[in-house]
Amino acid sequence: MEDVTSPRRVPAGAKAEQRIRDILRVSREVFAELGYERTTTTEIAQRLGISEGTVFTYFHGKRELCARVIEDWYDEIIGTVEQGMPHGQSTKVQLEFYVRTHLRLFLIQGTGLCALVLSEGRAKGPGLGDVFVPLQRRYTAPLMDLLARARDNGEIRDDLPLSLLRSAILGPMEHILWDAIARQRQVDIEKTARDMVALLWPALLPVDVEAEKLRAFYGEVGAALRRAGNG
Amino acid sequence: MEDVTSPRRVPAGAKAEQRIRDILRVSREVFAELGYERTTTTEIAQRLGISEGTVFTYFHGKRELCARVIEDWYDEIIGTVEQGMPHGQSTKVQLEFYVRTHLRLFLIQGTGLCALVLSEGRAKGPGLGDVFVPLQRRYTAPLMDLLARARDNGEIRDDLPLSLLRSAILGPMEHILWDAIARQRQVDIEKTARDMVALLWPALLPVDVEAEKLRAFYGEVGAALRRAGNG
Amino acid sequence: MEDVTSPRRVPAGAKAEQRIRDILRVSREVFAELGYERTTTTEIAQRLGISEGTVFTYFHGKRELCARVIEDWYDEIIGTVEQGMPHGQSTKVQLEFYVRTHLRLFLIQGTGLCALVLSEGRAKGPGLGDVFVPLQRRYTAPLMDLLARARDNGEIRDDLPLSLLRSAILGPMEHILWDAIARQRQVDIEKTARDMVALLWPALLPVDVEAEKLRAFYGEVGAALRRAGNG
Amino acid sequence: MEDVTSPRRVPAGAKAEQRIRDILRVSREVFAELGYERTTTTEIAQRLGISEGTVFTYFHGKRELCARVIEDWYDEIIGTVEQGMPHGQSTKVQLEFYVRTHLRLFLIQGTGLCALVLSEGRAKGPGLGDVFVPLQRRYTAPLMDLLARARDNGEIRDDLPLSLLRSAILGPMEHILWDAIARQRQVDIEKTARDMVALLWPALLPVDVEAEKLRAFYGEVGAALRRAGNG
DNA sequence: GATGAATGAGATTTCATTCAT
DNA sequence: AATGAATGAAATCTCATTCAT
Repeated sequence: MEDVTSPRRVPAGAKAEQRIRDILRVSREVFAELGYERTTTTEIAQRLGISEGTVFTYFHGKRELCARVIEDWYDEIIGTVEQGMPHGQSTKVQLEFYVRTHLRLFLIQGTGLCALVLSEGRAKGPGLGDVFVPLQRRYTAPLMDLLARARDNGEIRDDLPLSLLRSAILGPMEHILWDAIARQRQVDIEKTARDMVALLWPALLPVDVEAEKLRAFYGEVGAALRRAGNG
Repeated sequence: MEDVTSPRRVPAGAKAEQRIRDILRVSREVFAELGYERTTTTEIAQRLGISEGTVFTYFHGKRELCARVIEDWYDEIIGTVEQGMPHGQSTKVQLEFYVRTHLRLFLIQGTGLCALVLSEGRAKGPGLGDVFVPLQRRYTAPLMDLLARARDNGEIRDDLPLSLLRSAILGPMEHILWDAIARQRQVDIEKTARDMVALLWPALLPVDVEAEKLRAFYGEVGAALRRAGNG
Repeated sequence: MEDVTSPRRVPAGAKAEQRIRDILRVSREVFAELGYERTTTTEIAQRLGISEGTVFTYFHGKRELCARVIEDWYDEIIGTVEQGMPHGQSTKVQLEFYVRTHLRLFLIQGTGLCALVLSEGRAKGPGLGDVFVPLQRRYTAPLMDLLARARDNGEIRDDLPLSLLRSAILGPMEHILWDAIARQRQVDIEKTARDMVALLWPALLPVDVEAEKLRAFYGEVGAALRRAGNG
Repeated sequence: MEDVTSPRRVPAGAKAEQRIRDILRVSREVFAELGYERTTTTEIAQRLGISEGTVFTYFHGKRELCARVIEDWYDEIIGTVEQGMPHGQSTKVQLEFYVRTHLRLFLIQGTGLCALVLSEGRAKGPGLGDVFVPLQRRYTAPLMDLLARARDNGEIRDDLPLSLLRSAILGPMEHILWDAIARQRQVDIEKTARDMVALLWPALLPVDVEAEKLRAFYGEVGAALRRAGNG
């Protein structure tokens, strides 16, 4: 969509790299706080104590800067998950690790950046959308791998598409975080991670068809009786 | 301190109401597509084939217009759910109705408006935030009621906070929709709703502790054997 | 400057005249309160309980309306002064009448309209300026006549231009009123009129040259002695 | 509630100060010519040959700019008067200096700015009003001091409030200037200043009661005889 | 390489005026 | 004759981006 090759020469060298890191760090803060449109290059430069022009010496513009901020953030998450994942342990433990790690990473600047991705990713026109799709894929890859292996092993159900299972794990996480931010409440990450896996684990297990039918029958009967009792 | 002059009155009457509906319809489209900041009153007016001034004849400003768009959207969802909910039937059927209805309503312009709510609700400053909190509450009320009744009846588990169960239902829905938009794929609403409830239902059921332990034991043993086999 | 002949047919008849009077009355209020630019046709129409369009049925536009408001106001003042002036009595009494009447008329809506005249009269371009010069002349005519007669009679000094005497009478009045408004204080019109004439009367009298010289000599001597005493 | 982002800083330095002076100089011209509302930032920028944005680089908005223009103007007047006042000389000479200086300063752009102060100072709403009151006080202070000292010395009358004397001096000046502008005539400042003091000086002197009565008696008799002669 | 003042495109908003009903 | 919705011109103000120093 956009001209990616730059007519501008970006400085190189150790000092330049430090500059870039600084700009990215502060930009992430500001974008997370204010969103894309409300963020101004002035604000970023002021927080860094540098001039506005300098930002444009290292980045082609606000959009590119924002794209880099999001890429770096994804890279961090992906790196942390890939590196720490306890591959030797049980699927449930790995899942708990995944959930806990995500909750932790998101809670710092996550919702701000998450909202950023949501609103900017959607934008029509020459936007950031193109940047996100591959990132999204890489970002969910560890979870998809984990689920795929577990399904192949028969540990979890195979009667539903994996993408649905993935949504059933990532969705609640985002929802909880969003809720926490909206209500401005603290979240006990350890407990929430444990609870969430406790909740979802039964959903992931293979369906024991006969047991399920029996259970459903009992459930229906019980409910019918109660309704009859109430009526 | 205050303005001494009265503001111009907003037209009333059948034709005016039609106008308002038109403006709201188109504004919803544009806000959903572009988000709050990128939406311009110029764009809205152009799509309607009217002049910019006319928009301001009916709404006091962009913020008010956006607030109305979101309120109306919530009202639609809430109304549809409250009206159609099959109260007489089983919890699972009611849940399926809830999920199906939401997927359907969201899919039209949902994610755009959802992202709008997410990014604008978070915004610092005198914003739309105040509009959202009560709407969010009304919006989740039917689901919370359903879950609360089911828990009191012993139909679903009571070892976890209801808010977690709620997140486990709403979260995946949003995630699925978001994914569908990002990948620009069609969603089979009926099937997805059925699948999602099939997936989540076991998660909601009361934990049959002994059975659970046994199942866990079998699971662990099986996994260990498989790992031994693979290694 | 402007096209005075109207392409629009202004309604005639008793009812129409009442309309015009109503519009002028309310417009005067609003212009006096808010000044020309801050006054809106909407506000005028709303205070009258009529539609905006109706104002334009009777007046070509805001400028014409404002010009008429000012003309009418001047006419009132001029009429009141001309009618009530006690021609038979002494110059001093006539002057007191003039001052008292002006203070009274100005205090009601005067400063507002006065500021209006000041700021709009000055405006370059096709403005109201042309309307004001003849009005200003008519407005000061009674005072100029009074002063001219008194000068011819030898009652007041003839060593200074009449225009200066006129300024010495009208100027303080406006200043007092302006001050009263700025500080939001009540003005005792009777007392202020008496005081002002008491103050200015000696200034208007013919200079008794010898007495004046003597008085100046005494004054200088006294001041010199006092300065010497203070030093 | 508040804005989270810092505003852009206003440039400082020698060149910036020159810019500010230029903008203020031209703004003073335009505000004086057109008044507050009719003045546009576009016009100011065009006369300076700079872009509109630049004006806003140095001033936060039109209101602030206008406030600065008026403050500076007052400061100039006050400074010139305070600095040049011949304190050692007689009250009459000091008064002449005061009048002459004011006429000179006002004649340049005075009436325009005066009308500006008059119409904007009156304005309801969060306006410039607050800026004016202290300025007005400082502006009249030298005159009030002069009058107070002279009254304490017995040089001028003490039977009327000082504020009335002040109005009797400032009022005519403004009136003369206003008249001069309206008729677009030149004013001989030296002569006008001398004439005005010559006119007003008798008004300020203490009333010699007996002489006054006698003079009044003669005046009345003379007038009566003349009227009789004319009739 | 850093600066930061200048720019200019564009956004929201107001309101006198018109004209079909 | 009255209405009042629609208009569109204009005004203030913001900010990403450039470029001379």
